[in-house]
Amino acid sequence: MFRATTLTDDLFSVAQNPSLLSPREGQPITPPEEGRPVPAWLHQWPQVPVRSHETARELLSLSFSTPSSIALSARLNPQQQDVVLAPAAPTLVLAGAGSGKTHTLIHRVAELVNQGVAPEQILLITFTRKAADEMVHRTQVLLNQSPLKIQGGTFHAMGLTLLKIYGAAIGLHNKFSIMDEDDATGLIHILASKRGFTARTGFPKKQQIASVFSRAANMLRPIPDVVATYFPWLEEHTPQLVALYRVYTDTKWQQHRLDYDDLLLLLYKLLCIHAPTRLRLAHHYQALLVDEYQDSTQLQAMIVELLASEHQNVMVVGDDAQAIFGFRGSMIDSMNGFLKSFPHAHIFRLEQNYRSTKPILNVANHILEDAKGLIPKKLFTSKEGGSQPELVTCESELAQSQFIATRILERLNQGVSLKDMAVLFRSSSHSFELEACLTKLRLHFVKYGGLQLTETAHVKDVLAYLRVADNPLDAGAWHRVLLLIDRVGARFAQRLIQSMEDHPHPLDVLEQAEGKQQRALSNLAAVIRSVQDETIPLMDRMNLVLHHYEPLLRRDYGTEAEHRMDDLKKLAELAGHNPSLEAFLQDITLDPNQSKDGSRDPKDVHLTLSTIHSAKGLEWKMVFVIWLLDGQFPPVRSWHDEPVLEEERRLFYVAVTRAKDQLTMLYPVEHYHHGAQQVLTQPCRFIRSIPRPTLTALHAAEVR
DNA sequence: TACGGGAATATTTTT
DNA sequence: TATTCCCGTA
Repeated sequence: MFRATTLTDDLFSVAQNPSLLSPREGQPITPPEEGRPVPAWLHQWPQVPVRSHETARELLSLSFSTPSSIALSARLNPQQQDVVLAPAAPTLVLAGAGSGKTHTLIHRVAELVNQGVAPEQILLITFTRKAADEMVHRTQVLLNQSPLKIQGGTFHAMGLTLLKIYGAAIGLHNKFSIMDEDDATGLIHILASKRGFTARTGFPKKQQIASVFSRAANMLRPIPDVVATYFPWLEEHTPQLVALYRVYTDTKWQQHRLDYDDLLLLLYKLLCIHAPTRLRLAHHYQALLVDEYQDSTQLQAMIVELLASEHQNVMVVGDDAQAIFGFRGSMIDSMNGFLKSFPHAHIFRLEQNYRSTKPILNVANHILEDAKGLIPKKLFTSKEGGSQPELVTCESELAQSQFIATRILERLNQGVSLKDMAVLFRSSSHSFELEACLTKLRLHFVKYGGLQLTETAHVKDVLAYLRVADNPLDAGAWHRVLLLIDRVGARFAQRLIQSMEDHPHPLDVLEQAEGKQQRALSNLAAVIRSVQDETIPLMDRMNLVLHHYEPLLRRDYGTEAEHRMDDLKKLAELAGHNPSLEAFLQDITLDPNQSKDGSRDPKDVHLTLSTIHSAKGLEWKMVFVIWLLDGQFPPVRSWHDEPVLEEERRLFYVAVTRAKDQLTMLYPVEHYHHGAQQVLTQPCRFIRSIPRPTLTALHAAEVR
């Protein structure tokens, strides 16, 4: 990610030395004077200042007339080589599943470096931090030099880094905290109920409001527009939603808090309204590469366009058949959108699949046959042989789990490693039963997707202590911390937070409080003060917090407490690896999955359980896809909504194309669906359209 | 004003 | 089926 790696370029020298950014290091931020002014631009969706191709000052003079040994390496097929050697101009790469996309990208980066582009002027944007780390690492290996200063990470991580450095240009404080989903919905809830917008008056619930706001930001469209198009049943509340969004925006600004969307939105606004910064950054990045472009949002696309506005050396890679994040506001048609922004873009295709055997690819191609609105393509493979994909009809969910467990044990005996197997599913809860089963058999697994460790209540509690220490204006974190105290409820907490905001030394407010809670409050203040003390090692500060929190944990969780305490110790260890409190908090909110990366060391061999969304970009020799019961996958609510159903189809396509050698699809034959009030009995409709001889049909009964 | 109990409800996927 | 929300009680 955009960790402060070895950044030598002057542009990033500030990032290396955070103390330059915060002169009052370790000191609490002084709260803003009464009514911190909210700039007018905060409420506007700016237009892109200039069409990028009109302003291109200089096209990079990369000739590639003498391709280096890297590009000529026998490990690239002709199509891949074309991509690697593509001119320094807007480029669209349509890369099918398993077509060696990553392989090609890292060769491209290596080639750019070999042709003389400074690594720190290459920006590589990927969907996850893990992917970025891996690509940077592999490029290093390829070039046989280390460490490389390539800028790589997710859009959000990039937003954070750039806003820390350049945010001042638009009046952003250089110290701010990042809100996760829960913080955001929590704040919305508070603001809404203050105004009397409660669920009882028919007002939407906080999560739905949050998704309206998020869509508006990501699509760069006004609230009324978004409500009318995507939430028509909320139209009667449009004026309130508009007002609420305004307050929400103002409050975040005043509390120095940014939600996930702000990391992108504020960067976008910065690039639009502050020309010197835009020019500086656009000039700095000589080459932009964006992976998984099919899932980018309008907002992200605009950022790319602005960052590429000087050199035009931008390459985006993606597969429209794998666009699965429409629910998050990603563009319906990102790949064609790119061609609209860059009409003269070069287009390349990678259609040879190196991952899957013919029978598996066959199934995948069948799934896409009836797909609507995709750029036509035909994947092919030379990987002959391989066993036929199976469709297993299971008598029950238990039978499904047992079948998988038995199969896994079988393969283990045949010498297949656990790390080469994965079980994929539509929604996180689909794996609960299987998890229980695997635990009984002592089969080690790690689950990706769904609720993360960092999203559990006890971890969030502990993080809240750290967050108030880091940013005493973080009202959300204060709220959480204060409510843990006996005899402190929403009202009292609110009053305390208010007076802290108005006080130059917020912690003094807690110490001066009177009443039955006096002792607890001053204890809290003492803990927070220690956590702010930069001279104490982070690990010790963590333990201080845990010590303070432990009694509360026991109070709230009873017998569960021991188990949860173990989680917290893991968290403390994780924190210990970080250079500063601020860095730790940023990392953990931006990448909640890293708590699992500890178990990613090579010695730890485990089976992977994952939602399909989280499995994007990955591959395994053996893949099981479970709960392929029509109504579960695709879910009932998608049945009568074509665009949504099409996204489900692509999701299934993603699942199937994760498999290298063996694909096993399973479904329990009967299941009562509460929402639809009917018994589901049919396999996933996308399977039903596959011709019979393509699959082997099996039956699984329960074993007692 | 805090807090627990009970009713209502919608139920995914992630940075 | 778990979460969220409302309301009555202390």
